[in-house]
Amino acid sequence: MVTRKRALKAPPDSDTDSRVQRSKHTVLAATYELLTQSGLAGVSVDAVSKRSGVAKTTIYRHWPSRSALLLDACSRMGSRAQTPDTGTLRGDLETLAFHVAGRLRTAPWAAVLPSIIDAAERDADLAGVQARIHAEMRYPFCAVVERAQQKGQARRGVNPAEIVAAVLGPLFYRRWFSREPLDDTFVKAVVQNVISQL
Amino acid sequence: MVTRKRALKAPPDSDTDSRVQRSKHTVLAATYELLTQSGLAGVSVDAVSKRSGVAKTTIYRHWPSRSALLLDACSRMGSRAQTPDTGTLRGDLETLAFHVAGRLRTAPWAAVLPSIIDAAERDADLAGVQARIHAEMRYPFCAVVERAQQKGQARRGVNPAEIVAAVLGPLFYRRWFSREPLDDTFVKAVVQNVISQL
Amino acid sequence: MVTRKRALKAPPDSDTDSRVQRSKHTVLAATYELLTQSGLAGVSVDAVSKRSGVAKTTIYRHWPSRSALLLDACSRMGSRAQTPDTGTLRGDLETLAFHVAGRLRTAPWAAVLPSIIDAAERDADLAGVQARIHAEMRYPFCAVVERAQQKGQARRGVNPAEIVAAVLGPLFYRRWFSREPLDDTFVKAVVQNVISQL
Amino acid sequence: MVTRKRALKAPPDSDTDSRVQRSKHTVLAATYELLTQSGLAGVSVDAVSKRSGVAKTTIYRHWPSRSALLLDACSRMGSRAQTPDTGTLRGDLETLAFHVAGRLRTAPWAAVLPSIIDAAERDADLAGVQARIHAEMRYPFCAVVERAQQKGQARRGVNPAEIVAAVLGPLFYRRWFSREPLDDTFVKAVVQNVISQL
DNA sequence: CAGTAAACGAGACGGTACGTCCCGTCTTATG
DNA sequence: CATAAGACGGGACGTACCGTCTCGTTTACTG
Repeated sequence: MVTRKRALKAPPDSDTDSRVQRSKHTVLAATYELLTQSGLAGVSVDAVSKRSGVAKTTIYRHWPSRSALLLDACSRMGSRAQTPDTGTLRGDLETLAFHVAGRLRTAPWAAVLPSIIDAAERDADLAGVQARIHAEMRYPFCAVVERAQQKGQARRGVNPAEIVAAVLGPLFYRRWFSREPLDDTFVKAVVQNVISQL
Repeated sequence: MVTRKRALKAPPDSDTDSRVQRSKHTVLAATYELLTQSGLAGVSVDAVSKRSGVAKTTIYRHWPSRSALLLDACSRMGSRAQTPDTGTLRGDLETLAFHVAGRLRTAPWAAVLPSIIDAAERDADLAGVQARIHAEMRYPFCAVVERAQQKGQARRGVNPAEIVAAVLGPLFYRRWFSREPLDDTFVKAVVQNVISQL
Repeated sequence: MVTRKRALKAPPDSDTDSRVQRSKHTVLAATYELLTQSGLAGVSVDAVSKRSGVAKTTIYRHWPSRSALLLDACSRMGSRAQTPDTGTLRGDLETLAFHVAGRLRTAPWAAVLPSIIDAAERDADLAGVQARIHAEMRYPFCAVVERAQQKGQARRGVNPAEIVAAVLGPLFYRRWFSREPLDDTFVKAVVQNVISQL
Repeated sequence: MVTRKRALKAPPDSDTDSRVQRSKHTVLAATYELLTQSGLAGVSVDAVSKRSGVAKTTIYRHWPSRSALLLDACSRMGSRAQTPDTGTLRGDLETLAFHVAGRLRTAPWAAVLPSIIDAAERDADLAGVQARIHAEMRYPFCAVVERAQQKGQARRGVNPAEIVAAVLGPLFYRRWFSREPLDDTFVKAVVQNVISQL
């Protein structure tokens, strides 16, 4: 009856334990796999356990809930593109746009982002994740635009955010809404269109 | 006693039966409600039954599975905007863009479409539904652009589909990706930008 | 909305209508069949309807509920044995006992009575039916015993009801509890045993 | 990670698991309760689950079907009376007969046995259960009769099974068929009658 | 280098939903 | 207006997962 509380004295989580590290890594890998194959909905602790071979108990020992695991795995989906410097704004934007288009054409990202966006409508935590992913993706675009503005290659009055919208918007639209192929011609046309306003 | 087989004028499946119509309508309404509140994942047959007051049996009498019900309910989410005629292409596009922005600002649509887009990545049927919704939404945009091209108010060489992408893309991006407010200023700027290329 | 109450003017039930008579008869026959094949539990209005070809609506028109139909059908299961007069009490009892044993060996009765007895434990109406069936069955036994007592062929002090118990009890026991064959030797032994006490 | 197959002392099927034992016991108790209150027909897995507080899933984990659960619960209804030894056959028989009469007067047994007997007419498994219950009940009767025969207190020629029929038959008849009270006088009279033939 | 604390695997449990079957009632339409 | 056809609400069935929790075993750090 005496429900002795875990007398875990000092180390809050023993990250040094090799077993722990192995478990965590295996689980996250399996989660990521599932995520890219079946979207958020396909990630259940059961499924992760089965695929990874790690017992459900162990998973719950390291993440307090399914959401937490999801969060952790999603965090590994950010963009982290380098800010390019080709000399011209058009060149920089095209480089970035091609990069994004490339990711949109391959599985993991394009299949999972809608899941996350959907969930973000109803779940605050995932909305946070989505915001982070979006911020990472947007950052280099803003950077090149602002640099161009400072160098006088673009008008000052334009809000960089709108530029980003004008580039990413049509790309996303093409991938997820109209579902037409995201070919290079289209990407170039989008960039060209944006440049023409600056 | 003699069980004569129906050889009557009335169709064998009784879509005319008022009870059937009532049931179907009630169920679809409840499904739609749930859909807009909790997304695709929140629609379970049990929940629909509870909310609508229609017995689960009856639901399965009219739809063979949860998916079928979902399909049917999603099908009722199309746009059906009228093609406007303000005299200028800018006026027409603004009218349409405001219309879309309006829907994006209110619950049902904006909350559910990501669900559908996500599912469409993995489910052929829902991909079809999504295609239909998209086509309905896109149609008036293409119509006004083509009319303007015929009247010489816009260059002929431009593919209307790209115009649509340039209008809808940023709107969607703003609503679902950057999650910034979709104010009128933004909408007007988007349209202005598009016009400037024609 | 105006739920006009049935304006059934005069004849409480139109037994003269040939359709009604035909329906009632067909339904009761089918009910009896089901009863003897599957016991009380096997008699559902659905099943009766299917087997008889008479629509459920019609059945409910003539019997207010499943129980009522059951009651009616069970009523047709009474014994109605004639009171024999062989000259000796032993002869009379043997005649009656053989008669009962005969019924116990054939399907309808033996298969259904346990159903009724079971239901009688929990349902007052069926308890009534069971009482009637039992009374009909017991009556000739009591009659021959009392006649013998009046003629001085049997002691006066014995309660006829106990005689009946001593005859019917072992027969029923044999059929339903020990499930050994109810052969003539056994029946005779039972009667012989009873006689020896008088 | 390495899923080494159990090669341990502990039995693979965990009947020793305290949770399993608890669940099984709770479920069987609830089943028994329902059985005695509403008969076989009143025992639904849903009802058992509700009353016991054990999840339906868990019930199906331990019994493959409703029937199996029923079987198991019925099996716990046997008699297991001790074989008495009062010195005289009459004393022994009276002891046993009073014991049976006592059970017949109280709820569980008397309410359920007809259910079982009825089902036994159509279901082989339940017929087996019924046979076992009957055998247990009959055994001590046969034992005392045979002992008396060996000690010369009763004629050798009589088949003990017929003695049992002559005792149990009237008792059962009285309880279930004539539904008259099973008072001590009646029980004594039945035994007296049987004794007089030996 | 042994002992102990923890990490772990296995799986029992409560729960929700699924899709099916059948029943008793009620509605509609046909003759 | 008796009837046939069948829609409807309801309840139970048996299954599939899921997230939580309780075991007993094994493994790695520490005294």
